[in-house]
Amino acid sequence: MNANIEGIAHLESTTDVRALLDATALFGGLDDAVLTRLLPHVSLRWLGAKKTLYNQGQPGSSVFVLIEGSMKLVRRTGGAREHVVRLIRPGEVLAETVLFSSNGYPATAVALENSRLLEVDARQFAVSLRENPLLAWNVMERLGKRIEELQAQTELLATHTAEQKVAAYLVHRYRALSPSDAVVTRSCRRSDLASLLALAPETLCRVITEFKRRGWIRSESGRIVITDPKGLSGAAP
Amino acid sequence: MNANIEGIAHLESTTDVRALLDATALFGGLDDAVLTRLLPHVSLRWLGAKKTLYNQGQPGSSVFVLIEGSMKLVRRTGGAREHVVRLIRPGEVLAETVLFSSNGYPATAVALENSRLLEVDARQFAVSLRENPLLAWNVMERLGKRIEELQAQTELLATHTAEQKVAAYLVHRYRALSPSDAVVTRSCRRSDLASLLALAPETLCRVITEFKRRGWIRSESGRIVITDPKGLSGAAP
DNA sequence: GGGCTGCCTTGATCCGCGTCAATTTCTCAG
DNA sequence: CTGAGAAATTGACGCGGATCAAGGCAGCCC
Repeated sequence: MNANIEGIAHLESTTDVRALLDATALFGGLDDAVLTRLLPHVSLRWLGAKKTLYNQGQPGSSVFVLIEGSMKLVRRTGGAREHVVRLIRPGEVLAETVLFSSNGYPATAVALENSRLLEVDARQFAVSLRENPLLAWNVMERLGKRIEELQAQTELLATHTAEQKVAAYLVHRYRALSPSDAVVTRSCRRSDLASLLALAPETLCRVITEFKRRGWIRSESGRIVITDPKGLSGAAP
Repeated sequence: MNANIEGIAHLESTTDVRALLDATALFGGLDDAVLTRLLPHVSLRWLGAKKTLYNQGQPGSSVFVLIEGSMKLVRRTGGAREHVVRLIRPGEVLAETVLFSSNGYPATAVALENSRLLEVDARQFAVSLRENPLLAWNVMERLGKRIEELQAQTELLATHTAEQKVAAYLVHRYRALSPSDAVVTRSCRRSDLASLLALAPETLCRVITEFKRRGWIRSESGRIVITDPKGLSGAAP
């Protein structure tokens, strides 16, 4: 099946890549000239589930935009223990910091399901950045958002009780993902979510069970469905 | 005494402000023309200890650079509890995100001691940013560094044992501040540091006592002096 | 100088959550 | 469909740190 996926990649034409680029928040609305210069240094990649895109510490030569699928960023800290630092959904940018840092990729990126992403050459990106103020502005906005996300994450971890952490996370997801209806799902392994919240998988499981008992959420084919956002908000700090 | 400080402010001349600007990482090395255009929108402010610079949620119209002194950023989360999210030392930038976000200041800024800072009008800053690629590049580098700091903070909070948190924090400070000699100090209230590390003040106190017993650190007029970085590193994760 | 008010420190107690272990459910290859 | 390995769940237990409470120490105003 991965062979199939690899095969499809060759069918993607340059115009498709251009359209995909233009549809991202980062590269949308740019002059045609800028896009045209950047295009030869952008490629579309398929990545099978559980495959690693890049490893922590590798010299980083590309920035990525996730088009489809989902990924996780894992950090191996000093000890043996490894830690999920971020879950990534379509439209989000990976490895932005490679543009400025010389320490290589700050984390390892692993696909949670079959995914499609744009790979942009970092060197050429940096050149375009210096030449095009609008692109630079887009990048700065992106970095600003990233900072806000990290601050939210920081607060989440500082929250001490497990129930508050989980409730806050679910509410956050709920607000971010579904202005449409009252359903929010999650597509990652439970233990990954536990790691992101700095909880033992068993503790996360117990909290989820308790929330189900209270009628705030329910399970649906491995995903979590939020049925009572108000109740959850009440448990968040 | 605050009256005195206010008085001094009036003595600062425009040339001083220009020199201070040029000495910062953010505005250093820019064309004279850019600096000249920005200068009318930059002012030097004194802030007495314990005074609030701005409040969380206020519509943010300025970005600041701390020249002298130290400050803390405090966040009032949903409940009554408030949380120190960042300690700021000279040279660092405050409220960068105001440039991009319309949510106002993300936290409240309070001076820990008498401080001096540059106040830059956000609107004019944004204009200069669009016109000057080098300045934009400086800002992006700054934001990239900020992201790395936040990731480090995230990892710190995910670390579970109190000893590891404190050791990791001290080692981090040690590496960042003193390539010169084996002494690192801290100028904030104990309870502020405890809040930053998401610990109860009592727990922080006990850990510090234990570290002193092991000969890794010692107290000196309310500050902490690191005497054995190797030992501390061993306790960090 | 004396009382006062914060803050740091130390001690005692309790509970949430991490750990270990056993069972069930899910996933996927053959 | 079936079996094997991984992940999710559930239970029992112990420890680390939050909490409550009391005592020491400095700065500050009268």
